[in-house]
Amino acid sequence: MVKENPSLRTDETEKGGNGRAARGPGRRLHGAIAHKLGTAILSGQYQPGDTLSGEVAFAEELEVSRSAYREAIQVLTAKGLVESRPKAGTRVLPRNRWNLLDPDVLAWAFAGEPDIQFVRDLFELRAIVEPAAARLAAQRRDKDDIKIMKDALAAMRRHTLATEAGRAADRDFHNAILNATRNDALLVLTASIGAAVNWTTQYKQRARALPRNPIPDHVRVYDAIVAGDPAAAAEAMGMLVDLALEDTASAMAR
Amino acid sequence: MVKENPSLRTDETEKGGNGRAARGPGRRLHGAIAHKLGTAILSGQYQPGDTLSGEVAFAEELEVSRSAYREAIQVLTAKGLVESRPKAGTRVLPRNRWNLLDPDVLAWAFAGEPDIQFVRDLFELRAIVEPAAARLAAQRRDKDDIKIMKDALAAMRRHTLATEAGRAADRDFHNAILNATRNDALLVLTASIGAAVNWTTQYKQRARALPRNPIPDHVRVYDAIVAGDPAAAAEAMGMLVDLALEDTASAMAR
DNA sequence: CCCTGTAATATGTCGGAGTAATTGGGAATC
DNA sequence: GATTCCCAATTACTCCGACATATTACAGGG
Repeated sequence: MVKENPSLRTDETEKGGNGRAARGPGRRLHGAIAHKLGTAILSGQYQPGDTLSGEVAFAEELEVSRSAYREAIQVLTAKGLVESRPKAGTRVLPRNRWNLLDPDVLAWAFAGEPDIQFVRDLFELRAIVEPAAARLAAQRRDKDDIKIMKDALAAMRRHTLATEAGRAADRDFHNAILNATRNDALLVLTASIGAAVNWTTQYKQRARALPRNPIPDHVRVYDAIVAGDPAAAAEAMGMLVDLALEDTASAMAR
Repeated sequence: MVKENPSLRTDETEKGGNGRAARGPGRRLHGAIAHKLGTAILSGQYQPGDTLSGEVAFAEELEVSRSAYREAIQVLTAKGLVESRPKAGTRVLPRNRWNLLDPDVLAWAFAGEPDIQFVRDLFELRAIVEPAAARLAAQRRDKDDIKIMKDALAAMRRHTLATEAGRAADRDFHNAILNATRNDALLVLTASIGAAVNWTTQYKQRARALPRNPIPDHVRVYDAIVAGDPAAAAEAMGMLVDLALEDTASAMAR
């Protein structure tokens, strides 16, 4: 007899459904479980130190097999969210053990209402790293980098940040800067943070607050990098991040 | 009949053995497999785009069950190293998909001979982040932070960096600074990088190059933070990182 | 009161069977 | 001859039930 389960199985895919994050066709079952538990932990539904129900019990509760449940737990373990020990059960680790910069963890953190303090921390980190990245880019960029940035800037002018194409162009622009730094660590870090920070743009739009035209700020950064002026590039990028922070801060305050 | 397998099973624990990273008693089997495959990927033994052997074949080759092998693969997938798709097999992802800042990935990267370029990237990132962290710490530290830093500094004076106690004191000092920033993102990031960078101290010692007394640099940072002088703290920390970079660079060049 | 040994329990590991999905090639069509 | 569409083989995904192992907790003795 095959179990018909209600929550996150393939059968009830709800393709167009608004049903939150059930499970798309491409996503694996253990991925869906990991997402479910990850968001539950990040949202504080499970607190550090809490011990989850036993494998068998929890797997039955979710109506999945123990294997699928275990693989999901391995994912969470890999990201430092939980720790499993024989006899002791699976416990949620203290927050300082979490890999907060992991792309998935960031996505889970922003799945619900993100913690204001955490958003502030991320912006602070961004305000530290991105200007430095712009400084390096001004020193190391070549013709190809400049061309990509130029194209992205043109695309940003054509579309607005309210459209997906516009946001893609914005991402391309920043990614081009990161590539120009020739620093993989910087690239990975800022790509994660940038993606997370861009989740907040939806809040900005929800608040119908798109007060500022971002083009001039980006042009200043672009000009400085083209000119090979590290100090000016860092300062221009610093302004850009600061302004973005102000926008989202005022938007989230509502 | 129970299989007697040669590579990473519990039976041949070699407790005192020098046998590299076989498998301690506490480590799980799938953790050992993940470590094995992770280091193999990070060392370039498997190149991006390569597709691993099928589950059954590879699991047999490693002489472990498919469950253990799959859980290990889930860990690698969670860290962005590989991607599994039906029919297509499990492929190594391009390097820009790897979570290079994940603590485990960093550990795997430094398990063998670390890539010089990557070490340079990490130091560059550290040179960006740590001075900024010191600046924030100088603004936000309280009495408790200062006390912890003071104790760590005293411990550093008693021991040298050649001893484990000395390195622990060094870690405590830097962690105290990070805690004083009140920024979790900064804390997680720099803790990972700092740990990885400290792996390089073993290279320094292998090269018998401990040319510099680290105490004065640390004292300068400490004094600036105690005085609440952000600019001085950032500058002193910048010097500290630069000097550390020079040391390891000269050590690794040999 | 502390220490030690033993038993209970939950996680870890195993192997096999069945399902689902993607891909690549072959056939049919334009 | 090139293109499109469909089918089938291959592979990962999921499930299941059993056994092994490690850790905790309790009980007994010192």
